[in-house]
Amino acid sequence: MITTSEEAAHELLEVVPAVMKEIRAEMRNRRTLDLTVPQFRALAFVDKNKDASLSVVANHMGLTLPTTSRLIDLLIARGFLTREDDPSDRRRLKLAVTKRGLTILDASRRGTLDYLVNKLNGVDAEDRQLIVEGMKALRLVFINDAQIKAGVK
Amino acid sequence: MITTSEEAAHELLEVVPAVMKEIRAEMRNRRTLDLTVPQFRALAFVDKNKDASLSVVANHMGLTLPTTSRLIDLLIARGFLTREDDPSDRRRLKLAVTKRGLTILDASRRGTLDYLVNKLNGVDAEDRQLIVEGMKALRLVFINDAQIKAGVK
DNA sequence: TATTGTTATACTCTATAACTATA
DNA sequence: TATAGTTATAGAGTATAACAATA
Repeated sequence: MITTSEEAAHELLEVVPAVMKEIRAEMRNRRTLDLTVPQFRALAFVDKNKDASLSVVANHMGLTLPTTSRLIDLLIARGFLTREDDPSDRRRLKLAVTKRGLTILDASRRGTLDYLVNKLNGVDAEDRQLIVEGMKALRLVFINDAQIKAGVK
Repeated sequence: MITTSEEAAHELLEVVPAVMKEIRAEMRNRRTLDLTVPQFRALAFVDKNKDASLSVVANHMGLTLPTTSRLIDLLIARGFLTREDDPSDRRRLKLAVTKRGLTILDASRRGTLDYLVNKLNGVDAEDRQLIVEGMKALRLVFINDAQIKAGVK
């Protein structure tokens, strides 16, 4: 069986937004501890990249600097991140996740994962396997690529 | 090899948002003809479901009625949809895609597909196959399910 | 001059609450 | 009373343009 790029593109365009919609809704619905998807991604990124600058976060997330600045403002206002000056280059700042930020990041991650795990439990082991393999293949296109671009730039 | 739901959930939570980000950015960047992702989805849905009511669209998209009402307002203001009264129940309305709406829907779909096709051309046929199979497995969880829920309700 | 970041402004997405009209 | 839809209001995500501070 030959799978064309055209067919794969159609599948992506139909399925990915539907899955995303559920992830987003799930995060939004856990009201008190909620993080939006962009907030979650930013927090997770800073957690893995201690002392990241704003530009680095913006670049990773594919957002402009003003958008990222606002996003980070909110996370700081809620006490999930701290912002410090970078002494080596005073134009820059250094972001870090607070203890409270880490707590909510873990809770959010765990809540969303539990939701997905629950849905996936209703699936054949075989289909689950296909999902994981599909995601790994997508990584090569959409995640490694983004990192390479970021690095090159 | 055993794939746990936990592993599959992790993959989804990491990969799906990254792919979605690119689809979203791609649609946003084709400025003049642009449709946002929700606009695109709504237009595509009405295209396939002629005379859909607002509630049906809202239900399909997992949005509230006010949100959907606004979304549809914009599409009507831009001349992509029409809204008519439903004579059989005057609380209801009937939505339809205009010629202009169909044109932009096709252009948007084609533009985004071309972008994805281009990215996917850089992938092994084997990985492409895995992507398609993964998407088909996801459909069972995230798309059929939504339709069943919609139908039952 | 170029880079890092912020502020101002504007539009879309999204929700809840309060409302109107119809069934 | 219940359902379909709109309007009012508010907060988040996103962009571009204009700006300040530093390199």
